[in-house]
Amino acid sequence: MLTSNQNNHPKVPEVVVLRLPLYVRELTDMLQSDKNVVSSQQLGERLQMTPAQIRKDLSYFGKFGKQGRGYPISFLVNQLRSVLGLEKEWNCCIIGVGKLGKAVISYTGFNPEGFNIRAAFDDDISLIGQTVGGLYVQPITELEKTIRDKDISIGIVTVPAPNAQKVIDRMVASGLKSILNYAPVGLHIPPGVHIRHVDPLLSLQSMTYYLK
Amino acid sequence: MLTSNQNNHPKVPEVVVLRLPLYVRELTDMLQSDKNVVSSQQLGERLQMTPAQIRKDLSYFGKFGKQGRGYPISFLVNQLRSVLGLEKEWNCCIIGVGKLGKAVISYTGFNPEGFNIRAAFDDDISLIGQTVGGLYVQPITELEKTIRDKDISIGIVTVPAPNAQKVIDRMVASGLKSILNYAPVGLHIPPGVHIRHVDPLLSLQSMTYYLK
DNA sequence: CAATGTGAACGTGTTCACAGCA
DNA sequence: TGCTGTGAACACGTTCACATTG
Repeated sequence: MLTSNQNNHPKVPEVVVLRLPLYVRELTDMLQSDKNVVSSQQLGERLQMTPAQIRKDLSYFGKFGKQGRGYPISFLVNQLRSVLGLEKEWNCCIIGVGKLGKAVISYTGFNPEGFNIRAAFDDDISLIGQTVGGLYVQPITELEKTIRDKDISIGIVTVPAPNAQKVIDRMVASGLKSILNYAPVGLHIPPGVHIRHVDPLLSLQSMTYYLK
Repeated sequence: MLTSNQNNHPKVPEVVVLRLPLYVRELTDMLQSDKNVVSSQQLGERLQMTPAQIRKDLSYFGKFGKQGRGYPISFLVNQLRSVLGLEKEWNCCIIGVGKLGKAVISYTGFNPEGFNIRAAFDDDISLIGQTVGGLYVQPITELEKTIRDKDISIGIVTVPAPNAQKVIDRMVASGLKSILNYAPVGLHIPPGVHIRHVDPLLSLQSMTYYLK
C-alpha cells in the first residue's frame, strides 16, 4: 500500500479535490428537481464535463452509483459533503479589517455553508476594540490564544500586500493549516499548509491574452 | 503549421497563460531592487517554481534571456506585458450593483493596472439612474449600445446566482468575449468566450478536504 | 563557465472502451 | 439494456539533461 489513502483508494489528485465542491453545488441544486437519480452523462452536461471524468473522479472516493440507473442524488451529495468535511462547521478568523476585510466579514455566503468568522484581527490601533459586523477587533498579539480558545482552523487574509507574508507566517506559527488569501502577492508557505488565492486582477490579466 | 500560433511558437497551454501574470507581478516587484538581471533559478525561488518550468514557459513566447547571465528584468516585464496585452487600457462594465457590485466598483486594485470600469448596469428600478462610485447605473437594455459606444471588452458579473446565466447570455450576445464572474453558480458559455470565476466559498470547501 | 533554450523522458490527469452488474 | 467502475491508452504538462552561447 504505497500510494493509497486511508480508504484504500489511490492518492487523489488535487484537481479532483478542487472539482468536488462543484459537484456538491450542482447536485444540491438538483435536489430541488423531481428526479432523484442522475447519470454521469446528465451531470456532465450541466457541468460541461465528460461523463468519464465525473465517473473517474467519484471513483476515487467510493462506488456511489447503481449500474444501469446512475447516482442517487441526495446520497451522492451526502457522501461528497462527508468526503470534503462539509457536515461540520468550520471556525475562521480574519486578519485585516480595512475596507476589503469589512466586505468579507459582511459577505453572507459563508455562514449558510458552515464557515463562520469567529474572530477579527488588525494592527491598526484605531480599529482595535471596535466592533465590525458583530466581531470585536483584536490585536494580532492575541492570534494564537484566540485560535486555541475558539477552535479556529481557517485563516482569511485581507491585509495589504506588503503585510501579507508576515501575517501568514504568524498564522502558520499559530497552527493554522488552511488559509484563504485575498492579498495580491506571492507568498511562501511551508509544506502541509494549504492556501487558496482570491485575486480578480490576476484573472483579468490572464484573460486579456485571449482578447488580442 | 498545424499547432502553431501567429509567432511560430507551439500552441501555448492555458496553464502557462495563467502563470504569466504571476511572473509580471513578481518581476515588477523586482524592478525596485538594484539588480537588473534575474536567472530562472532566482525567479523560481521567489515563486516557488522550478527553474525549468519558468524557462519553458517563457520559451513559448520568445527568447528573452542571455546565456550565462539570465533575463533582463525590465525587458522581460515589458515583453510579458505585451504578450498579455497589458500595455493598453481595458474598458470593463459591471452588471449587478448590489452590495457585492458596489464593493467591486470601489475596489482600487483594477484601475492602476489598466482595467477601468466604465459602465454599471442593474435591473432594479430603484438603482437605475443613481450614481455609484462615479458610475451612472443604467438599465440592462442599454448594455449592447453602451458596450459599442464605450468600447467595452470585459464584463464583470456581480448579480445573484439565479440571474447570472441570463445576464451572461446577454453579455455574450452583445459581443463580450471575456467575463469575470463573481456569481457562485455553474455557467454555460459558448466556445471563444473566456470566463474566470471568483468564488471564495468553493476555495474554502476544497481546503477542508485536507483538514480532516 | 554560468545560465538559457529545448528536444526527450517522465509523470500525471483525461478519455476510451468495455466488463460487469442492476 | 443502460450506466457504472476501471484498467489501458492517450494527451498534456513538467522536469531533465545537455548542447549552445554570450
